[in-house]
Amino acid sequence: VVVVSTSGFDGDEAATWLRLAAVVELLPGVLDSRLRREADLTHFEYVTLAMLSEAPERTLRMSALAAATNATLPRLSHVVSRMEKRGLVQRTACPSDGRASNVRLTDDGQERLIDAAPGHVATVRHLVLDALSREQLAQLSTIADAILGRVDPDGAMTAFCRRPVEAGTAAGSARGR
Amino acid sequence: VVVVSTSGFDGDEAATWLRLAAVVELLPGVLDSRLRREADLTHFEYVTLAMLSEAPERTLRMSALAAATNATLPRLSHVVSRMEKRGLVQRTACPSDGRASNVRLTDDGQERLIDAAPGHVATVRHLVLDALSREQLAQLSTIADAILGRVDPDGAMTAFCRRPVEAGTAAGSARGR
DNA sequence: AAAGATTGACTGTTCAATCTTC
DNA sequence: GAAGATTGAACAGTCAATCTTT
Repeated sequence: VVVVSTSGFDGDEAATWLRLAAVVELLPGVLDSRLRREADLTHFEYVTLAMLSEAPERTLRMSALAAATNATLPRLSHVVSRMEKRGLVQRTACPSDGRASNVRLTDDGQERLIDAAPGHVATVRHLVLDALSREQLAQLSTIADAILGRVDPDGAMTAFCRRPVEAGTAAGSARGR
Repeated sequence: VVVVSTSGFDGDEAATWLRLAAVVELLPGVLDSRLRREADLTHFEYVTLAMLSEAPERTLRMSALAAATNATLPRLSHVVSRMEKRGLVQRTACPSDGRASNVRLTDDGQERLIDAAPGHVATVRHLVLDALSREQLAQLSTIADAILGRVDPDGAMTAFCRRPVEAGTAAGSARGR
């Protein structure tokens, strides 16, 4: 009698989980190493810059940026400190709330992002999007949303990418089985 | 004109990628923290022990174990060193090849795995499997396999969890678009 | 006292260099 | 010289503790 990784799962479940686990294990590494080579940027740093570039005034509060990037505040704070030293972003005090910090994308940061974007988009396209049919893309979208509903039930971090409300009720509508 | 994270993707692609990226970002953290709390084990350590427990003699070569866990050799080597200090595994010289190392799961390691397994299985079930219908599980399996075909085209690391060959040709059969 | 954020210490990963055996 | 593996330094992430403003 062996208690193995795949015990407690029936055959199909085990195979599916093993594959998803492999994707989750390998994808970040590939994304990171390509971006580091081509733009000296972590994938997380790239996403951070990208979120700032979309914001009004290229500026966001730390907590808003953390939510947009699915990160904890301590993690983001460290990353912002490093990027600030490199001149890619800049911290500024929030005028309306003395406790809060704003982060602004600098011109250098914007340039760096613009340089990195085409290669990164191509990578994502090549690794994920082009591998799937249109139908599979739709399936994946629904599936990923369902998993996010479990991993982050309150939408604390994933508000930005979760499925919009389908009918009637306001934000935070009923979810899940 | 803004070059953003979601530029270069059309609407559906962007939403799908954002969600998949969020899953990939958040899932490992949740898995890790639950396992650490309940069994003082990393998710990667758990998988390592689990793979050893399934092997004959509970023993595997470093390179085989690296392939089974989707890890690089340096990473695995560090992890094995730590677990060896804790008495969960043991290194032994490979009799047939002087360059190779074997790793064996100790009785203590087996016990630890048996203690950890039910909780971990429940976590995976709760976060992923139970969130999806039978049909979605099948879809996810196919989708994850397709992505692995791009992320690790040679199957260097994912031989264990890739879809078995469907027809005729030997291992390394045609794959891709 | 709670919200917003930062810091420091610790753990874990990565990368290049190294060592040994084939 | 290539395969198998290990090592050490640099880097990124996590957690608990802290500080300030509300």
